Amino acid sequence: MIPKESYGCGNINTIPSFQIPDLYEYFYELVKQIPEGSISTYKFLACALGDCRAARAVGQLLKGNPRPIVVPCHRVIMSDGAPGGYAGPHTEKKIALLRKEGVYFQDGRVRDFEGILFRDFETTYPLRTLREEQQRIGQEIVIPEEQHRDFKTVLGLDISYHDREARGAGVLFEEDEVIEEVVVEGRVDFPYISTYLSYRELPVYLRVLEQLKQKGIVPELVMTDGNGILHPRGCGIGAHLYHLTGLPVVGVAKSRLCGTTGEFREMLEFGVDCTGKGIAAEVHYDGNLLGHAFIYNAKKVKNPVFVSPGGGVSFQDGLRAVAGCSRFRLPEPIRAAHRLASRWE
DNA sequence: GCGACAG
DNA sequence: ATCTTGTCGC
Repeated sequence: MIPKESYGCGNINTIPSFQIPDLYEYFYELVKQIPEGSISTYKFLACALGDCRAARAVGQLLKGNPRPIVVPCHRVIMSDGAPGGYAGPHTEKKIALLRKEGVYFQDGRVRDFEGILFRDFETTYPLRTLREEQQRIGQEIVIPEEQHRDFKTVLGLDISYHDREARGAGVLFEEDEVIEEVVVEGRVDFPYISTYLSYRELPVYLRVLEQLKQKGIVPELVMTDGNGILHPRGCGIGAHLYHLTGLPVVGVAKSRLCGTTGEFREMLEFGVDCTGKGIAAEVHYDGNLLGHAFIYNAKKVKNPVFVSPGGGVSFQDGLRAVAGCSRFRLPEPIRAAHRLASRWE
């Protein structure tokens, strides 16, 4: 792993986890291994990627197959033998293609399912490798005790997409003023897979930070659109970013990835001095406090955001920073980054 | 009926 | 995230 002091200085391809081959292409090569006359399932492909729970992501990847037939996505069916979808409503087309290959359906299920099921994928299980890396990083992160720290400059990060084309944005706030904006564009080589978000978006974020560094700017606090340590392996995108850069990071997610939320209380009762700014509830996972569900204005807003430190900042200081720069449901730096990233031309 | 998983 | 009509609620 690159040293913390040199964030953004090196080629991201020198980071071990980013040497993983283009996962889109890797996946399509897996699909090409299914021989004519055989079928496989979304779940077996997910297992071949290295995470059996990523079956949904497999469905999304097949949906985006750029080379139908060449990449025989029609040979991928559901675990119960049902055909599953094909190019939208064209399940009939899928059935016809399979019939031509000698695969037949009976009562809506593939006949001799077990007999023609292909499961011997040649694979290195890339997601397993990444999961192990996340586990390692998550274990290393220690969240400091409250320091009553105020952050003069806060950087909001976000990305928008057109398929694999990404537009990443960083907006730096000082007090309530925008003092710097950075945009980077590029192509991502990792799909969205829940719990692996950082492998898709971190390369873009690192380029934003590098741009800022070249301008002599180092933010005091970074806010990511996604969790900090509130993650099954303690390694959400904010935590991973902290690990790579050493910058204080607080993660803000719009929906719950994991954990259970307790009772909402006035923030003052948490010892977080944000009277009138909102309410919060602890989020626990595996018996550990990993973050807070936070509602900025309970009168107006119903859904909480999920705030968790990535590292370099305490739970309370991170929460207070988010509350302090919130005017609507999401903190202003993230809203601004979201708007900037969405401005394609 | 289970599980329901950031962007 | 992105694609998007009609619907719900302050």
